[in-house]
This record gives sequence, C-alpha cells and structure tokens, in this order.
Amino acid sequence: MTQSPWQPISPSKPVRPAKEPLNRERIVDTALRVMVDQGYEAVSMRKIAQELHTGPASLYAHVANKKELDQLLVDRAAQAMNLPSPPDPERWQEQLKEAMREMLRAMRTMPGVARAAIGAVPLGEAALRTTECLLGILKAGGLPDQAVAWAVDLIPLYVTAVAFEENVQRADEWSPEDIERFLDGLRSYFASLPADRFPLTMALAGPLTAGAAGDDRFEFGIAVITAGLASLAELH
Amino acid sequence: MTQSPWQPISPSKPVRPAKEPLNRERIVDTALRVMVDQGYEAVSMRKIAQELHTGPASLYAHVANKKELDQLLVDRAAQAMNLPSPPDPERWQEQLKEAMREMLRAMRTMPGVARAAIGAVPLGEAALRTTECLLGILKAGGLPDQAVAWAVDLIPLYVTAVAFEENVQRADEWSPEDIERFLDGLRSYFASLPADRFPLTMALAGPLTAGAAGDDRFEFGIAVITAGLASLAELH
DNA sequence: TCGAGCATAGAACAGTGTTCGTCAACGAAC
DNA sequence: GTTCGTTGACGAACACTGTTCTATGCTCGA
Repeated sequence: MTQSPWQPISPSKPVRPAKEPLNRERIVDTALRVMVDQGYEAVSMRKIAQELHTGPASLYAHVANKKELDQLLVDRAAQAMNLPSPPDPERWQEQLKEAMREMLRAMRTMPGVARAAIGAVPLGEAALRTTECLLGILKAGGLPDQAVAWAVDLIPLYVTAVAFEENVQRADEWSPEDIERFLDGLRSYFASLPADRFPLTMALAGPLTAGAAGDDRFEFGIAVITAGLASLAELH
Repeated sequence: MTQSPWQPISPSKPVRPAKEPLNRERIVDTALRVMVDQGYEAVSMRKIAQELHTGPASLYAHVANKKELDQLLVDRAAQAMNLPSPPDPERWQEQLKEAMREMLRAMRTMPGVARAAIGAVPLGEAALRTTECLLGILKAGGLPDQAVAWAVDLIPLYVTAVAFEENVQRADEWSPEDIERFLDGLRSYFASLPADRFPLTMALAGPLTAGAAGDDRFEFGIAVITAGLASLAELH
C-alpha cells in the first residue's frame, strides 16, 4: 500500500496477510496433505490448524470432531476411484478385478486413508457411487440379490484391509530393503523352529515370504474372491 | 516378621499389602481385562498401571512399548484359537470354514483385539500354531504351495477385518436396537436418494441392510473365500 | 558389609482431542 | 450511523496419552 504523504504516520503494525477463511474443504485438503506427506499418525487437529495458521479450536466450527474428519478423508479416497462402467455380463469377472485394483490404486495415492476407512460404513456420496458400480458389476454376473449386497461389503473390506496392512508397514518406514531383511530374518526364524512343531511352516517358508513387495498377493486375493463369487453365480 | 519384645514399638505405619511383583503375564492379563471390560480405546499404560497399583513407567521394564503390548494381546487371542485338526482331504472345505469361525469366535471373546491385530504380522508362537493348522487344511485341499502360502495371509486378514468392524460398531455402543435404527435410517436415506443416481443401491436397500446383527454376512464371506480356493484347487 | 544390578515409580516432557469463554466481523433492522 | 444478534476465530484450559529421566529401594553375590 502506498502511504499518502498527507496522512499521519500510523503506529507500526505487522502486516498480516489477509487470511483465507476456513472451510471444510480447506481443512480436508490440509489433512490430506499432512497424511500423504507425514503419515496418518501425524494427522492431528493441532497439526492441521498449524498448517492453516490458526488454532485447533477453529476447526470445530467446520467439522464435528476428528472422527468426522476421518470420514471426510475416506470420501476423498472414494472420489478418486473410477470403477469400470457400464457393467458387462460378458466380462463381469474381469471388471470386478479391475474394480478392486482401482480401489487399491486410489487408496495408495492417499496412503493412510485405510486407517480412517477400516471399520467404517462408507456413506459419503462418492462412496455410494462406488457401491453403485460394484452392484452393477455383480448384478451383471448373475448373482442373487442377497449375494450381491453382501459382496459389496466383502470387497471393500478386503481391499481396505490390504491397504491398511501396507500402510502399517510403510509407517514403520520399511523400504524394500527393510522388507527383504525382515523376510530373511523370518526365513531364519522359521528355519530355527523345532521341525516337528511347525513342519508345514518350515516347508513353506519360501512361498510364505514370497511376493510381499509386489502385487502378487493382492492379485491372488482378488482371484480367490472373484472365483468364489463366480462359483456362487454358477449355482443359480 | 515377629516383633522382638525388646524393641520399642515403632511408630504406627500404614499396613501396605505385600505387592505381587510385576511381570509380563500380569501386565497382559490386566490389559486384556481392561480391554474386555472397557474397550480397546480404554487400554492405556496409565490405566493398566493404575489397575496394578503402580506407575506407568514400571511397565516399561517388562514391555518395550504400547505396540509390543498390543502384540502380546494378539498372541493371547491366538492362544484361545482351537483350529480343526488333523486336516482331512475329504472335508477340507468344511474344516476351512470351521477354522474361520473359530478364529472369529476367539476374537469375539476378546473384543477389541482385532484393533491390535490388524496390519500386524502375527509371529507369536500361538499364532504360528494357527498358521500351521491352516497350512495343513489348505494342503489337504490340494492347492499349490504358493496358493496355500498366500491363503494363510488372506484368511486371517478377512477374519480380523470382520472382527475389527464389529468392534468399531460395538465401541460406538450400538445395541441391536441402535443397529436396527441405523438401518432404518439408512433405508430412508437410500429411499431419499435421486432414483436415477443410485438405482441399484435403492433397489437393493433391503439386502444391503440385511443380516448385520447375525452371522449371515460372515458366513457369506467364508463361503466365497472357500469356494474361490476350491475352484483354484480344481484348476490344478 | 558393600557394590552392582534391577525393578519401581514419581516427575517431567511432548504431545493428543475437545470444550469454554472471549473477541471481532458482519449483516440486518431501525 | 447505530445497535444488536449471529457466526467464526482462537487462546486457554481440561483431561488425557506414550515414553523417558532420575532417584530410590531391594536383592544378591563377593
């Protein structure tokens, strides 16, 4: 601001940048940024408030509590999901697998969101959209209505549990090298067990520790679930 | 100690009951009792210490930290699991279902333990015993080794996620009446949605909200997983 | 008897979610 | 232009958390 030479010099005042008003979207945006940058455990009302240059109490005019903030994060993840559509009866099983891959992909772009999601009933508008897509795919597969309805509970439960597990390991800051070292230790541990106590565990130490760093385990899981649903579809 | 008649009578001292020394088992016992009585979120180092008439710092001579305490709780749950044995190739699928039911049953006797278990690699001795049993059942089913190994990751993941979800709902102190009310509200909510936005969700509102209070959803899930594994077994 | 080792436990540190009470800004009404 | 009510902002406070530091007491072996 240009100071008029005709105005008395006012007492010096620190120039405070005009502060953008708080709103729910900015709070959720900031929470998401903190979660991605520093992990789910770093997301606190104080940390979000600090990033927004305000006090923690200010947030409560826009969100009821921390749990509601969690739910808003979950809906952000759901917004990032683009499930296959329209449903195709000819390739519903492949669409189902693609849907699960897409759900995990979206959760991986917001590591830690599975911690907020697990155990919650997803009711956000975006979450309902994913539910609607899943229902379409499962209906296209010819499953009975009750099976369809319960499958849309099972599928996100599994995918969220996988994302949760991945995030716990990431939170412990396991690099691929750490994971490999952990698995080496696990192999040694298994090798040291009394052979007569855990014969199968010892015999399968290799396969038990395989595929931790890749997507093979997840692909196996989605194949099992899809095959299971397909076999139930065949019964009707 | 017998007081010598030649000693002056000492000033009166509050009689402190002899305190049982702390050990890991007592700490875990107490944590478990707090968790069952008051829920997982009530389990804190201070609360456990208070129950044991000591200070929170005392616990750290016996457990490394809260996370290790969690793992000890998980192993307690594993100790309570009695999986079907020996494996029977003639009825391996039924045994697998029984194993999953038994795992959920054991977790239900320690509500909240799924919160500690989810995301963790179970390495306790009791957990290894359940792994060994599962491996036996899956081998009896004729699955290839890699599938067997990944299935023993998938199965506890699913069961733990179910137990976690149940406990979150229980922690919110949902009585069966609350659940029914919630489902009524969900049905109304679904009914109020634009019909053209979520047609399948609306059409399936009944099945979507059915079976929440019972075991039907869980039975469906274990049927899907078992059928999926069986169909993979048939491919080999 | 003495010193080492270990467990105990209060105090302190650095944080958490949430509520209370006060203040300022703003819009409506007069 | 003034007054009043509403709303959001936000520091202070409350009640709690996990964990470490440090002093103390007990036990046991030399």
